[in-house]
Amino acid sequence: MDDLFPLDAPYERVSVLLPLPLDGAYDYKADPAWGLERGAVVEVPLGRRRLIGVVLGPGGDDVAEDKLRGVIRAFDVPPLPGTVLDLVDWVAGWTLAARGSVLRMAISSPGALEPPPATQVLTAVPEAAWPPNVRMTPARRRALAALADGPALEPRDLAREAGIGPAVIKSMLEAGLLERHDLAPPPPFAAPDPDRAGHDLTGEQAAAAEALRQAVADRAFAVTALDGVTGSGKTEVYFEAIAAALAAGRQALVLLPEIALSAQWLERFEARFGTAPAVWHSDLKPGVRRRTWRAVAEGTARVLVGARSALFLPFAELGLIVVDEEHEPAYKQEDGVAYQARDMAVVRAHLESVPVVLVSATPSLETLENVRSGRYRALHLHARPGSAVLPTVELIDMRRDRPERGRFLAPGLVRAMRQTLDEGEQALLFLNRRGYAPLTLCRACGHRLECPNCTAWLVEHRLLGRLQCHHCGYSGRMPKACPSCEAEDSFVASGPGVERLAEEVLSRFPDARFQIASSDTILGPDQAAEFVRAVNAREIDVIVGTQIVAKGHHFPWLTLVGVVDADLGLAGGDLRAGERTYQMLHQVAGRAGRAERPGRVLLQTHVPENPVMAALAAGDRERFLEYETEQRRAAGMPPFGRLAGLVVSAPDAERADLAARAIARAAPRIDGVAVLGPAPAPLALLRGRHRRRLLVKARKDVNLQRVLRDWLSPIKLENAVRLTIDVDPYSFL
DNA sequence: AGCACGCCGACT
DNA sequence: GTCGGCGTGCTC
Repeated sequence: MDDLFPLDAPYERVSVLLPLPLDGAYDYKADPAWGLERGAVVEVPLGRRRLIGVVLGPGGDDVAEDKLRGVIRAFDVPPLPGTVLDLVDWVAGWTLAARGSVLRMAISSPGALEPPPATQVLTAVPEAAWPPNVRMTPARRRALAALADGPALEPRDLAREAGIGPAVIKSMLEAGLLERHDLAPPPPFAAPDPDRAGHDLTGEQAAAAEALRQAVADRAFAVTALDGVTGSGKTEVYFEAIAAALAAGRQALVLLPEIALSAQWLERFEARFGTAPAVWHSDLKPGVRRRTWRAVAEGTARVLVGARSALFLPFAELGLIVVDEEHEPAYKQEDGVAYQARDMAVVRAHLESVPVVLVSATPSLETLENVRSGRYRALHLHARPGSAVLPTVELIDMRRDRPERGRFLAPGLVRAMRQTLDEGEQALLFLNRRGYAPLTLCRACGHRLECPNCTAWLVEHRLLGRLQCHHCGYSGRMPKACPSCEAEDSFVASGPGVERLAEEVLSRFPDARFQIASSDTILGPDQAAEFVRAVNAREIDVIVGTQIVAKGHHFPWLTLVGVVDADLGLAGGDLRAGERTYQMLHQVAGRAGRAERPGRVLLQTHVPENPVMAALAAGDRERFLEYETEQRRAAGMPPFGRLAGLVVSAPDAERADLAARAIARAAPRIDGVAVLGPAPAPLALLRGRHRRRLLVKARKDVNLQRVLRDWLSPIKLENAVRLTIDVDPYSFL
């Protein structure tokens, strides 16, 4: 089975990094004639498997020659740029992940490396060119007719259209009646045209665009925070930076937090540049993925917009990186290699010596702190004259203005909805909770329906008729009787989800047309586009939505936003809860209103005195930021201190406890480093594994990665016990 | 990450 | 007496 390199041939040793959770590279033999250089993508044997790996350079001499196996083949793709390999090293060093795990993200496009399969098509040979004495049959005639006035066809399509079998096609090829041709590869990505007229820019926008164009022209690393409220023209401004990169013959990368819902962004891009950009996200079809990967590597895709994984693509001549909505928590990858794509975009820009632009209407505290300290430059855009006016924000104190029992909309919000609907306008109820109710319990005995694999309630999804765990994907039927006391029909829902809220809307406003918008009802880009169309065509009066509606779209007829539980984001295991709540509510508020009809936002809260709520109500961003900054500084939290989360997990609680305590005992006693825990993780049981958590808090000047490496690498863990490290965690789950 | 090797329970 | 469970360790 070993189609190995011939043992007696002259060979060179190459060091190959494999996409496995290994830090080191393995050596292989290779034919010197292949000229394998650093970055070359190769296929190698490992055990009885074949893997794709990347050549790091010449091999060492520490592996015995008789252990060496041969490189199977080199892929016909440009070698990965040195900057990508450097990025892999950097990310591995920062996140404490194995280099191979990080490499996986750079070549994680199964099949992306294969040459495009040559599709063959068939054409009819003109009658004049037929060989003498051909036999004509009805089936053959039909095949020729099918090809007579249409395009060339693939064999499969010809068979279907002519109603013939493969045998007929084969015989016609042999008889010289049909010809095979290689289909030209699908058209390359069209080049976006930087010279088309852009939007008219205001003076302020033009100045910002000029500053970005200059940064692109400088061809040097620089970070710019582009900060401006919704409707201030941020996108148009950074489009000019992209245009400058294109004009300079370089590529541009734009990161978006959720590429699937960015139809509007793509339309704007196409309007400016005359063609769509290349797109990259995790569920691209394999063919598109392969084409895109190659086009990026060969430099034929000039602008690529993608989700965070696009950060590791092998751009041939990158000239600019844009991170749109830089504050979005979606940039933080939590599972696998835990990295912050926004921060790693800055690293990549540094490695590439290109500018990077961080764009947001509500910049993260990290970015603002970097601006304050002078590490990043800031460009501010104010609202454009004549653009949508920011909505007014009012708080509804749920302690005074209470909904009736079993209802969730306060009288004040209901009145506002009635008024809005009477005027023929639209209302959005925002509730970041999928399903019918977050908790279902038995009226008879108080038993709560809980996930068998996680410390989490099961959420009833009435539309699907199922119970679901939002953490592990467990799904089951609603039981007939209580699993604990066997009482029948005893379940009651506790608390609202969007489905239950929709029920309340239906009973209060029977004539209103409503739509639930959550990841359960909007399954992909097509449905998202249809949803946006229906809203703008005013086929929907009330939207009941989760955070899926919070971003990207502006609805001109939507003039009322009700935030059903504004406190939701403030609770729970989120270090940046206040910041996130502020950003999300600000963003939801931005969905509403238009020039002549400003929107109105009502926030239902139990803590109107909370500074986040007060700042929102006052429309006072500075006040919120000041408060949040002071909190973080006082607590030594990021960006004023450094954090790492450690999660120890095992199949049973005892082993998890034991290992977590052993790790805590070995903790370093260093000035400026504090180790908290172990404690059961908020999700103490997740996907059937018991979890314990430690939190490492360090002063900003501490080399946290080194501390962690020195501490953790000597610790030998039982095989069943796993330790995951999250440097700069965003959540405590 | 796979995949094999290896050492203890229920089957032909 | 074998088939097979998944704990442990290696893969150039």
